[in-house]
Amino acid sequence: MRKGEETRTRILDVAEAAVLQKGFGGTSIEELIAETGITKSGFFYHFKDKNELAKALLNRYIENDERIYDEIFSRARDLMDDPLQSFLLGLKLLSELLSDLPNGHPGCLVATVCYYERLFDREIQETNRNAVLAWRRRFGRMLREIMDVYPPREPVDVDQLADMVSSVLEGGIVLSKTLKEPNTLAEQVLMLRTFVRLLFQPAVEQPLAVVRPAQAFGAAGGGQP
Amino acid sequence: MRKGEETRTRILDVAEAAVLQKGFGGTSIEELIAETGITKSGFFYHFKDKNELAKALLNRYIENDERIYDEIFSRARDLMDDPLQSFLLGLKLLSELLSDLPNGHPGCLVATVCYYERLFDREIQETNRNAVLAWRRRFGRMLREIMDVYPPREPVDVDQLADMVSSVLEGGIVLSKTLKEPNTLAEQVLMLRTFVRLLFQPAVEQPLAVVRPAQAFGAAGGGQP
DNA sequence: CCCCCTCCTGTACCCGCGGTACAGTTTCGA
DNA sequence: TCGAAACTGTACCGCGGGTACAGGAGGGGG
Repeated sequence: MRKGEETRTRILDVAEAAVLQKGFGGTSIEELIAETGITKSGFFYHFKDKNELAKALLNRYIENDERIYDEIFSRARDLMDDPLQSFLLGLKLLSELLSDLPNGHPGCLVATVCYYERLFDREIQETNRNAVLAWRRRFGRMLREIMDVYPPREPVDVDQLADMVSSVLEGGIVLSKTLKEPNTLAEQVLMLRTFVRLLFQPAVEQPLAVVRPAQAFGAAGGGQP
Repeated sequence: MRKGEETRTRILDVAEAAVLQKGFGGTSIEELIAETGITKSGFFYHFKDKNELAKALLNRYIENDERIYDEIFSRARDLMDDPLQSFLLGLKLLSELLSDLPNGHPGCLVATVCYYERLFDREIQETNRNAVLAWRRRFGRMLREIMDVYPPREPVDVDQLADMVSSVLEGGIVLSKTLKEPNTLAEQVLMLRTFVRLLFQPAVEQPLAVVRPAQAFGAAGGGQP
């Protein structure tokens, strides 16, 4: 039971690395079993076909992805009470995490699936779609909290702004990989951070450190419930 | 001579559509010859192997891509003299072009190659890299012109900002395809446009249409509002 | 008019890979 | 010690990428 899970994980590890470098169509089962040190029969014991492997691979990737965002943004939330500052810190932490990856970001499975769509069944395409929608909800939730406090300088649709986070991440990965410049991705996240700051930070030159105490003071003096 | 070019083009057309939907590894030569109505030998007369097909496909795609950007931004340049307004108009035109695509953007070959890298030779990877660098130079050139006139509200690296355009496009394509929401890509371009406007437009609340006459009036009359 | 070059078609073949089928073996916990 | 889980081994199928030629249509130039 435990042993089976371990082998399965090892196959998924090898497969994930291969698929991110060569796509699903470019990754052969034979090379996976060679690298895992398993036999073909052993492989098909765990996954009945390539589609099932893709399914497991994608689900695991998405779960892990969600876990990472949960960690980063909840840590940012702990450190900063203000929703805007917390989000900005989260983006900072994310960019640091990305620039710490030794060989750059290995690639996003969601994008890989997206560029291979026609050869997967509807279930995988739905899973992929839901992953992107989950990103939209996640970042949208945080952005709505921000907008409750800070009116944006320009009118923006919150879902579109949330999608911008995903766009910059996906696009940044493509750029980083293509250019072979691992840092480009982290820089793009920081550029997005600049956008968010610009969009929500009050028009005064100095950041919140100056503005907020005034607001808080005013509220306290004015008599809140 | 003419006939050969025509067949070659037909193969490339079929191949491009297939590759954008299924990746290189997922596209078989057999399906290409079936759809073009050519024989296997005929195919290999034009392209000695799949790598050569990819090379031709990528080069053609990049050329076409460059042509489109040339057209859009030179038209925007003709209509607007101010570099910022011209760039903003260019992004508007681009987003309109993208939202007019009947079935949404079919996908970017640069991204496809990026997610298939390991199975191509160094030449293709270099071609791909150069395409992204060309985008950086193109948008960088326009952004530099803007920065000569308008100081950005936040300090930004011009190359990173130029890359942001590519990021949002590449990421927007992935989102649009995955979500099966053709409009998402166009919206992302407009969101980027908001960022650029916010970053460079003078701190006054009203946009140029209102601000400019007032400035002109003030300069002529010698008095301040 | 014929020759040659371009642009193919047809045939035959090799091998790697996805996938199936199924029999047999190890390992390990209940 | 029994049985299920987790494999191995072997044999086989058909498709797809790719090679190797041989040959044919069609047109333009000498």
